[in-house]
Amino acid sequence: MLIKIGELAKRTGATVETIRYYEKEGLLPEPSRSAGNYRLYNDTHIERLQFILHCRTLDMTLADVRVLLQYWDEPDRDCGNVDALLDEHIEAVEVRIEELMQLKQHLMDLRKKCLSSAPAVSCGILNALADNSCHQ
Amino acid sequence: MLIKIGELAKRTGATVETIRYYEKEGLLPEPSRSAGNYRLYNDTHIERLQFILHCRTLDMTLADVRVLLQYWDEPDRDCGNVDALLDEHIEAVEVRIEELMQLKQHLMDLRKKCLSSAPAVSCGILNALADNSCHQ
DNA sequence: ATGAACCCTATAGTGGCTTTAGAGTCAAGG
DNA sequence: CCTTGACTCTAAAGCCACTATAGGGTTCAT
Repeated sequence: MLIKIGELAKRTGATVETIRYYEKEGLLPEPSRSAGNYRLYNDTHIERLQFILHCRTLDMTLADVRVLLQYWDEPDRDCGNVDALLDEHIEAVEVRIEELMQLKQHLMDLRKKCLSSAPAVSCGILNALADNSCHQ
Repeated sequence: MLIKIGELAKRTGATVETIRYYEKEGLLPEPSRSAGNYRLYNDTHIERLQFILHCRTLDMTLADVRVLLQYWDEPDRDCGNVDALLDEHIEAVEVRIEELMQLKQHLMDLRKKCLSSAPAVSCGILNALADNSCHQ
């Protein structure tokens, strides 16, 4: 059951360009080719691409994915580092959420300073942004 | 009170390279130069850079900052769009927080599947990532 | 034979910097 | 006066993870 790149894209939700990009980056192995030089993918390609995309929906970098794919390729290795990679990633996400929540609060405080249209010179938002005492 | 780029960097927390980048992008006006061709900044540069950096800590894009700087430069304009820009930005931050919280939950669910070292082939994390039924 | 839908490669562009290479400036110490 | 080291300069390339563009080839139905 060999499929062309468009079909692979449709089944996995990736774009054709992204699939070719992953191949160029060595994340996906080069598939066989048809007589007309079209890429022909089999089930292992589909699974591997799905694995990559799943990692990407979890916001992992391609470097992270590369590490995980090593385990995929060498199933006898001890998977201890997989835990560690995930732990680090969870912590990074937590930190980012914390940052964004503070950010949102700052933005909402700022937003309150301008309740109606006014010349920019007297706009509370612009003045607050300019005020270096409230910076940081 | 003219200062060189390194001093400006120290006072604002930006890097020297970022300052030169903002100048190239037209966010900071070209400063005067010393006899030895060093950039010499005055107080208006310091304030303007602080404004930009403050916007950046609020995760605004440079395009957003450019819009806000127009109001800075033309203080007589009605500031109604400043409100709108901020509202949009707050919503974008909210959406991102929501996404990241779901992401964190997914990652924590995944993390639970691997409690101890094991060969990768039987690692619950890797298997879960490979499982397309749990994808999306 | 023609057109539409698909596929190919190679290259450049995105944002917001960061890094590198190679050179010039300036003040202090020997 | 010379050297050293810290600082500065420009121009260009690199980073990430794609996305877009240009210019062409393949396949299949009509």
